[in-house]
Amino acid sequence: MTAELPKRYDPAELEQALYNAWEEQGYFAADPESDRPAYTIVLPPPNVTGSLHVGHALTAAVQDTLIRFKRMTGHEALWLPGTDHAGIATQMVVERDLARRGEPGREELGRDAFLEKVWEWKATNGSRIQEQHRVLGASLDWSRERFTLDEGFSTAVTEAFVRLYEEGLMYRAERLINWSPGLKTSLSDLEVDHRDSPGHLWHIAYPVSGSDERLVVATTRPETMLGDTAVAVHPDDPRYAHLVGKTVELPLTDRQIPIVGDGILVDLEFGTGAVKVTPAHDFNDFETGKRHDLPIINILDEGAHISLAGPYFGLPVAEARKRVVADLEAQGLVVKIEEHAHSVGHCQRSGAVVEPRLSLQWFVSTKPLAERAMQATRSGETQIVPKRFESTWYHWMENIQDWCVSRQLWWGHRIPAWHAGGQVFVARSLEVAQAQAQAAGVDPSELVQDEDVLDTWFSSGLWPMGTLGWPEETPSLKKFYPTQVLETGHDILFFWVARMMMMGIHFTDKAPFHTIFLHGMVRDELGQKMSKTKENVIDPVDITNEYGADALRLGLLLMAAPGRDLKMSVKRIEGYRNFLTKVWNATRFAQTYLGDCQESDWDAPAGATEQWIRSRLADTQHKVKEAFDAYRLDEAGHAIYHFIWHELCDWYIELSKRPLRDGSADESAAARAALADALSGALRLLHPFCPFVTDALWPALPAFMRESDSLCLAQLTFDAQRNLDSEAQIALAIEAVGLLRGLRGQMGINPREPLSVRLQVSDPERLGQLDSAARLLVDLASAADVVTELNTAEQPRGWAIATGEGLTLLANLAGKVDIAAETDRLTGEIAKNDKELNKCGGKLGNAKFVERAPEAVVAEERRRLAEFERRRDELRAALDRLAELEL
RNA sequence: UGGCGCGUAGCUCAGUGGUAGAGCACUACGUUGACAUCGUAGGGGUCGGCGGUUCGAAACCGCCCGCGCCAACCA
Repeated sequence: MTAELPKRYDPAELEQALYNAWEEQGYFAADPESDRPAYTIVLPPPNVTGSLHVGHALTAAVQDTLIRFKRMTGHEALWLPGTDHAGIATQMVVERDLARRGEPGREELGRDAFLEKVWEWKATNGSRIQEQHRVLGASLDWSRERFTLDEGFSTAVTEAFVRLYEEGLMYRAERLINWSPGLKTSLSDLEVDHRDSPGHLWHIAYPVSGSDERLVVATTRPETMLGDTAVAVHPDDPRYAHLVGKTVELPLTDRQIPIVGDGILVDLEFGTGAVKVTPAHDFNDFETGKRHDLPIINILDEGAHISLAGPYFGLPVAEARKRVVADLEAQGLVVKIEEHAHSVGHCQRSGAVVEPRLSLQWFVSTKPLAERAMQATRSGETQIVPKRFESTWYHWMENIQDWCVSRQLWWGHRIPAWHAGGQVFVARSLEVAQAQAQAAGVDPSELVQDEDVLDTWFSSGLWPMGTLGWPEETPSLKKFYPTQVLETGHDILFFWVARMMMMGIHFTDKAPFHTIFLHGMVRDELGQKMSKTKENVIDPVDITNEYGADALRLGLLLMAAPGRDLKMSVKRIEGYRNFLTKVWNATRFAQTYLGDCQESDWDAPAGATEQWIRSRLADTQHKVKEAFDAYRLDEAGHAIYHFIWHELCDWYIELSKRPLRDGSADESAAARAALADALSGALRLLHPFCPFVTDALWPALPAFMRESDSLCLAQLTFDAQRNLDSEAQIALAIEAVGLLRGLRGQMGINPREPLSVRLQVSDPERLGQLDSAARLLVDLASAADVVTELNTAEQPRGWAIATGEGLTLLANLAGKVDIAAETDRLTGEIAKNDKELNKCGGKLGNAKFVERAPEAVVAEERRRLAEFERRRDELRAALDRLAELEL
């Protein structure tokens, strides 16, 4: 027993110190030599530039709760932390930082000096989010913390690249890719956000060569006409059949371009049925160009300015568009301008409009990888929770395109390819590349390493295996891979989860996790996405300062149904802080009695209430176990919340007060033992959700009940049995208390005023169960004396009546009854009862119901009917007596 | 355009075939023994609409309405 708890629950007071102690004691270090089954989760590595937002907080809360639960149930639990170098994001942050401080920019510094700046930036700013995870109580094994650019992990990245290359799954090709003119780098399809935006459909007349005819094309991007190399019409279109094979004069240029028939590109219904073809600046046109062997004319530079010599040279796209349209109008070639909403790709990071651009990039052949990822989910090697995400999973995997992995950035894993003499040498090191060059007859001294770096998601795709030691067959990799659960927001299912699945299976022949567990997006109180510009960002750090990390965790966990978005409610967090105050105070109450607690107390015979609270705990434990197995942490948390507040605090603690204070030696001993058991069970169950407050309260339990110094390492078990007899008995007692309290409330009788009570049941077998009820009525509802009897007894006059399930309660209100008010009350009760009775009678009056419904359902309905009839009769009789009283 | 999700008390949401629930908010009452960050009691719902399946539907099916998300190559 430690010192008395402070009167007030103050999370700030205890959280920081507890975390430091946990970390110092090494509670969270996972041992690869352990005999216990492994349970591994890798924390989705936050960006090194990141600071904790409420989405991270949810991620951390969910994963920590899973990990702590497993740690307490006999597993070697490993939760592995780390950070992601986040190529584009970090490079942007550092560039902005340099600009703000007036230092030389990236270009001026050059590659090596700039990278040095980034590393410096990381050294000073890169550990904030780790500290914030500590604040949340995350039981991460910090001794294993990794960074995607650290040496070991980089080895894994290189290894993966080289192997893919050797297997023919990594190749270099000139293709049309998504290009961010803002960042001047390629992007993967996923990094492009398509936004619907209002635009126009310009109808432009192209004069047919050697004729007066004009072919009108419709386009949303008139400026790209400068790069047109054909006009396509549908081969079956009678309007244009005679034109196929002819040419048009491309306005504003001196070029003539062919009219081709193309049934794939052209939709007869849309626009004019004639499409200008710009292979260099549109994915569909590019494919069309290949089909018809059209030249490709690139009209844009890497910053999306017109690169074509002539009057438009150097203009940004938007400006060029205006000028081109104006010039076409001047020539009378603009036939029509329609409003037209369409979807425009934007760079996820810079916001710039993405331009398709022809360039030489590295690609991963994803189809074979995706095939195996799908096999894993089909076979059940990996399950997706919630299941409904499977359909989007398969849809995406089935339609996957090759993945452009090279980026024209500096911060990242440089591509392990060296160029010389027009040849490429892909190798694990420069030395090996030199040897390859030598063998190929190329002078090794001329080798120049590829300038590009890899997509950040390429490296994070290796995260579970790479952090555990791959490609080395380390003890950790053997013990902790594959991992059990990959938990993250559903927004990065494809960015990250899909890539880990593809790479993990490809390189290890094992799916990297057994369960993909997806949570939703955290929104603001109005359900809007949080964003800095909207100024609706709720900072989890503010919330932990105000209410404590435990309340934040509990709130997030209970608000989050799997896969569903959740609205952040500070009000609810406050409610959970209040709950934790309740837990705190309940423990303070217990502490005053548990000081005298001894192991021999467990020898005292337990009464019905003691058996009841243990049974309710057992039931709660089973519910929690079941909910965890189904990844319903919200349900598990609600069950615990309900048990602690509405069973332990509302009832058992109230019930235990008399025996604890005034009971016989046996009674008080039994009450202490049950209180200790209930509290111990409650704290253990709650610990995965709220580790701080529970561990702070842990010492309030008798030392012999604590198998470890900290709850972090304590055991959670689920083998306790329920005791249904005691549950039935106490349920009856609770109902009786409710009836008496209800009577007092409805009749305006002071809760403390002693009343004589008669408690009646219709079933003789239940008469024996009324002892607890009698005691509870005295202890909790100020009954002066209680008579228990069968309700066949003559009913006294001047007593108020209340009916419950198989139960009738009479309270002596002689002289205190307002007859008119009581008449109203009884009439109301009768009406309410009649409503149910009629519903019930209606069902039983339906021959088909009696005939076809399961026997048990019919029997239950019959029992209810009898019960409602009994109540009706008793209430009516009471009303009659009242009328007599009035006379 | 397609796919998915949602629509249940004033608010936020649980509830997958058998008596409509929780938290918050609201109303009334209650502070000398764990707790006012509290307690006791209470009011409040044609479960979006229509149709179907069923003895029985908030739940299952179909259609419709409204909202949201994701994927999209109609220039």
